[in-house]
Order: sequence, then structure tokens, then C-alpha cells
Amino acid sequence: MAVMGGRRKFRREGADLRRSALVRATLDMIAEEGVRGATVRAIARRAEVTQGLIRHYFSTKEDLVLAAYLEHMAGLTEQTFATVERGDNARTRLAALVVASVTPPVVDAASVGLWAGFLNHVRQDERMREVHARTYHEFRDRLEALIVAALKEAGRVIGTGQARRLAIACNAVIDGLWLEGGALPEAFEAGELPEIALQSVGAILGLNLERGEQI
Amino acid sequence: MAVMGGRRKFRREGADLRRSALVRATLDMIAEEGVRGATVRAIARRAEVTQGLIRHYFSTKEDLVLAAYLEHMAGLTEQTFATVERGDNARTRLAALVVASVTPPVVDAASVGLWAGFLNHVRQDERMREVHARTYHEFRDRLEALIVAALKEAGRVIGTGQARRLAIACNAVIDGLWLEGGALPEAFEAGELPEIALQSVGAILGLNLERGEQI
DNA sequence: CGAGTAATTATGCAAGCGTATAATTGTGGC
DNA sequence: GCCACAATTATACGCTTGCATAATTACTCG
Repeated sequence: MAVMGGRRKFRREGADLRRSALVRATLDMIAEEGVRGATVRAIARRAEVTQGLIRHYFSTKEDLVLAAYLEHMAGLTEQTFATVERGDNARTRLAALVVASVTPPVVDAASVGLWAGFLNHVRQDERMREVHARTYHEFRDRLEALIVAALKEAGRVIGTGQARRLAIACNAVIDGLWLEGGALPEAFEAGELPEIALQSVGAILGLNLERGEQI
Repeated sequence: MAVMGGRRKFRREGADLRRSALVRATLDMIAEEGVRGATVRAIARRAEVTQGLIRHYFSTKEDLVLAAYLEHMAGLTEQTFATVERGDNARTRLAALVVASVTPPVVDAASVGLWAGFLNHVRQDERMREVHARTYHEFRDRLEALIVAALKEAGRVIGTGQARRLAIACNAVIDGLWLEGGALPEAFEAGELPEIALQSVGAILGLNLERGEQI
């Protein structure tokens, strides 16, 4: 007579599918329970898989976390730039980028929590530090290009040093608002963040980014 | 004959002294080893004390972490506003605040790491959330008062809504630069951050905060 | 349709975690 | 001086953690 409660049934998923499912489960766990709650066992449970399987795809937990970090940062950048393609001129595209950066789903408590949770790992893992720096510079460079284009459109040409400083400044406003909007949502009224972001970036650049004519 | 390696000698410190020593050890551990490395045992070792003592002063680890968070945030605000008192007019004091916010020791990898490490706890502990909100608003309110005063000095009077928006914006620039300067120090040249901060905040407010005459 | 094999589960281990509690010891008041 | 008591150490318990390894099973290819 067969023993009751046999070995659990499973399906073989493609390697890529399983890998990304595990990464997604990791992000969900960190977002919901914090880094502390994102144990190997909890991640496996969330992915509806036994914990041994994680070891089959990632030789160590740190590897899994690194993969998750990469995924999250790439997604963040992509989400932010998604709406930018639309827009007939540089000024409009810049405004769209600014608004997207301080609006859900980019601004989101879980997303900010995720970012903060990773920061400590970033400081201790060389590979993660590299991803961090790359993501930051990639965003800033694209922002800088957009700024230069928008200014040129307005008939103003600036040097590379000035462009760099403006990009750093605008990036800081955006990051600051993103952070605070995500970490302290109740401190802001609806629609307040985009408005402030457009006004501030506009003031820094000397451009009117809000609806209406250019200055 | 006495047994070798008897019970370890100790000194009785005052309660306040020990408490703050434990809090300091906690902050040091989180800063150096990340939240993960800040175990009760590691904290006790760092404070040159056995782990049981921690329980004597803090009934749970979460209590200790909360106390450490309070201490850190209070210290951050205090450090930032320390240099502001000097300065003969509001414009100068505002400029001093801006510079202090993006200069060591306020801008510091460990400090930012600490802040990020706490953020996840903040999201799950009601008491920490309260401290977080209070610290943020306290800083922003003082900044807002300084902004209003500096503008008034320049002969401009603004409404409360406008003051609020300007404070949020300036706070965002400062926070953004603080964060990036601490998390990615090598991405910025020496003295670059204060310069950018002054220019940006000045642009947002329509004030010249750098050395020289007002606009 | 029947191996072979990679994917998956199951089980176990040693270390570290936070917490509890009992045993000691330094110290201020009488 | 010594006594009472709080401060401190010592030890241990039950859980959880990440990681390892062996046993099984679902697919693939001939």
C-alpha cells in the first residue's frame, strides 16, 4: 500500500522562465517584507517552488540578489523613459521624463523600499556597486542629452561643464522628489509632485516646461 | 586552586552612559556591516559588553534599533543646522544651510547607508514611521522659514502655498544631492556639490545665493 | 516506448539568530 | 565593613538561516 502524501508534483519550466520567476519573487519579497523577510525559503514559497531549486539556478543567495537588483534597476529606468519617446520636441520630451519620474508607478513605496534595501548590499558587493554606478550614469547621461537638446531648441548653447552641472542638479531634484514621494506619500497632495518637479527643473534650466509657450 | 579564566571583570557605568554607548555601537555596526551585520552579539562585542546586557537596557532588539534611529536622525538635523546660526542675514543663513547639507560630515557614505538601512524598518514599524515623518517635516519647515525670510529680505512676499512648494523643491534638491554624494562619492568632483546646490536652490527661488551681490 | 538526463523535491546539517533566565559581582548607603 | 540591590556575565533554548547532497520525476530524443 502506497504511503500517503507522496512527493509533490511539479512541472519543468524553461530555464529562463524559472530564473525570472525567482527574480520576481525575490523583488516581491523584499518589497513586501523588507530585506529581512526575503529569506531563501520565503522566496521559494512565493515562487511556488522548493528552496533547493534556488540553489540550482543561483549558486548563492548573493547571486540571486544581484540578479534581482539588475532587473529592478533596469525596469526603473525603462519605466521612466517609456513615455519619453512620444513628444514632438525636446522640451516636451524633457517635461514628460520629469513627470514620469515623480508619478506612479515609478514613484512607489515598494520601489523606494527596494532601492533602499539594496543600497547596503551595494556598498559591500563590488559587482552591485558597478551596477549602481552604471544605472545612475546612464540615467543622468540621457537626462543631460535631453537638457542640451531642449536648450538648443530654445536657442541656447552651453558648454559640457555646464551641461554636466545642470544634469546633476535636475537629477537631484527628480531623485529627491522620487524618494520623498515614495517614502512619505501622505506628505504630498495629489498631483503636487509633478507640478513642483516641472517648476523646479524649469527654474534651474531657465525653461518653461509647463503647458504653454516657452519663455 | 582557583579555576582558570574566571568570570570577566566589568565596571558599572551609569545607565545613561551605557544606553548611549549601546546606541552608538548599533549605529557603527549598521554603518560598517550593514543591517545584516548588526546582530545583537556583534553590537555587544563592539560595545565591549556581553549580549545579555543589551536585554537589560532594551527589552527587544527593535527597541534598540528605534533608539538608534532617533539618535541618528536627530544628529543629522543638528549637524546640518549647526553652522546656520552664524550669518548676519537670511540669505547668508540659507546659503550656509544648503552648503552644510551637501558637505561632509553630513554627506557621508556611512550616514546615507544608515538612512537607507533604516528605511525598511520605517515602513514596518509604526513608531519609526512617526519619527521619520517628524524629522522630515521638521527639516522642511525650518527650511521653509528660511526661504520665506530670505525672499522677504529681497523684497518679495509669497503665499503659504507657494512657500510650501518652494520648500519641497529645495528640500528635494538637497536630499537628492545628499543621497548621491553619499552613495556615489566618486561620481562628483571636489567642491562640485555645494556649487551645484547653491546654483540650483538659487535658481528655484530666484535668488543669488553664491558670493556676491543679490540679483 | 523506453532510456537518459536535467529539473525538481526532500532531507539534513552546522552556524547564527533573538530571547530568556539564573548566577555572579561591583558599588553606594548605612 | 558589609549589606542590599542593580548591573553585568554566563549559559542555554528553540528557531531560522543559507547551503549541501541524495533521491525522485518529468520531459526529450532516439
